[in-house]
Amino acid sequence: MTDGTRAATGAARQPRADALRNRERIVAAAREAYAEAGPEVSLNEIARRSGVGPGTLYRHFPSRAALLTAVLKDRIDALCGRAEELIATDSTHCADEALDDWLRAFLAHARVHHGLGSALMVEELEAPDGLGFDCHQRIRDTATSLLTRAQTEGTAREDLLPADMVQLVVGIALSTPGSTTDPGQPDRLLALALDAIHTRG
Amino acid sequence: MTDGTRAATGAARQPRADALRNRERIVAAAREAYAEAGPEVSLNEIARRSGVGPGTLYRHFPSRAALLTAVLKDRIDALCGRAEELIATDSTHCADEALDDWLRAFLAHARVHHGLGSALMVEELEAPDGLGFDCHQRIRDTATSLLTRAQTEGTAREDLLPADMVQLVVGIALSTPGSTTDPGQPDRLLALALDAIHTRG
DNA sequence: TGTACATCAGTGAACGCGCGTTCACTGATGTAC
DNA sequence: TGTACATCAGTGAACGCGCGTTCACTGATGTAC
Repeated sequence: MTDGTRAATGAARQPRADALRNRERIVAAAREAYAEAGPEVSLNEIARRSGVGPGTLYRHFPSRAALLTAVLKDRIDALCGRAEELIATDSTHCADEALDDWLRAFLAHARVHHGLGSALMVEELEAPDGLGFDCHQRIRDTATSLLTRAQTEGTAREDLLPADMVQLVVGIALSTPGSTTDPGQPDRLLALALDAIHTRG
Repeated sequence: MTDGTRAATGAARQPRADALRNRERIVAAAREAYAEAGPEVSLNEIARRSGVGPGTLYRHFPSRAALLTAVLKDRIDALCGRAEELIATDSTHCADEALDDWLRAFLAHARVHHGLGSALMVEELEAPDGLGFDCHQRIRDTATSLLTRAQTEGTAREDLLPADMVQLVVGIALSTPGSTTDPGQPDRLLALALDAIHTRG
C-alpha cells in the first residue's frame, strides 16, 4: 500500500468490455450526428443517439474536441494513408494525377462533414492539447509530399504553399454545404482550384 | 369608423424620433457585434450593446435575418454601387482590372464579417421572405456584369459561371477567419483564384 | 404658439427551452484465489 | 472451474446558464385643434 496497488504490478487492468462497446457506439453516433447536423451538434444529443447517459460520454471524451478528433481520425488515416503509400511505392504513377485525386477525395471528405475538417483546422489550433494537432499535421504532411512531387515534375506551381492549397479546398467545402441547390458546383469549383494549382501550358 | 381611422386620410403617421434613433443604434451595435463575434452573436447581446430592451430589438427586426440584412445592406450597396457605376460610365477602364479589384474588395468585406456574407448566401435562400434575397441577387448581378465584360474582352474564362466565381471567394473568406496566424494567406489565396478565373497567356 | 390626446415605441421581468456539465449512487466485470 | 471482491464504468436527475421570445405596462411624441 506504500506505492499504490497498481504501480507495484506495472500492468494496467484490462478495459471493461462495456466501456469499449460504449466508446464505439458514441463514436459511431457522433459520426452520424456530425454528418447530419454539423459539428455544432450538442453533446447531449450525441449521448441520446448513442443510448448512453451524458456522464458516460464525458468519461470517454472530456471535451468536444476529443470526440471530434476521435471521429475524424479513422477517415483521415484512410485519406492520408493511401496517398502516402502511393508516394512511397508507385513512382510510375503520375504525380499530377495523384495530387488531383487526393484533393478530390479530400474535398469529398470535408464536405460530408459539414466543414468539420475546417473546424479542426481553425479551432483546434487554438487549444493546443495535441488532440487536433495530429489530424491537422497529418493532412499538411500528406499535402506537402504530394505537392512537392508534382512541383519536381514541373506540373504544379513552384510558388504554391501546401497550406494554401489545403485551405483553398477547405474553403470550397465550407462554401458548398450539403444542402446546396447546385450539386455540380463543388466539382466545378475544385476544377478551378486545380487549374490554379497547375502550371500553365 | 367604418373604414378605420387611418385609411381615410391615406397618410401614415410620421415615425417617432426615438424609434429612428434606436433603430440606428441597434444596427450600429449589430455591425460591431457581428464583426467581433460573428453572425451567431445573440440577439440579447446586441440589444444590450444597443442600450435597448430586447422587446425593442424585436419590434424593429422581427427575425435574425432582418437584422442581418439591415447591417449588410449599406456595405453591399457601396460594394456593388461603385462597380456598377464603373461599368456604366468608364468604358476605358480595363475590364480585367475592374473584376480583380472588385473581387478583392468583396473578399475584404466577406472576411471582416466573419463569413457573414456567406451566411446570407447559404441560409437566407432557405427563408424566401425576400429579405436576404435582395443582397444575394445584388451581388450576383454585379458579379455577372463584371465577369461578362471581362469575358467579352477575352481576359476571363468563357466557361466560368458568375455564381461559381462568387462562391470561390466566399470560400476563401470562410476558410481564413480574422484570427488566422497567417495574415498574408487571404491575399495569396485570392491571387490563386484570380489566376484560375483569367484566361491563360 | 400651446395644449390634449391618441398612438405607438420602449421596457424589462419572466417564461420555457436546451445546452454543457456534475456527482452521488448503482451495477457490471476483470482479477485473484 | 467457481467464487468474492475491488475497481471503475454507467446512470440520469439536477444544476446553472444564456438563449430566443413574449407581453402587460409605461411613457414619449406626433398630430389636431
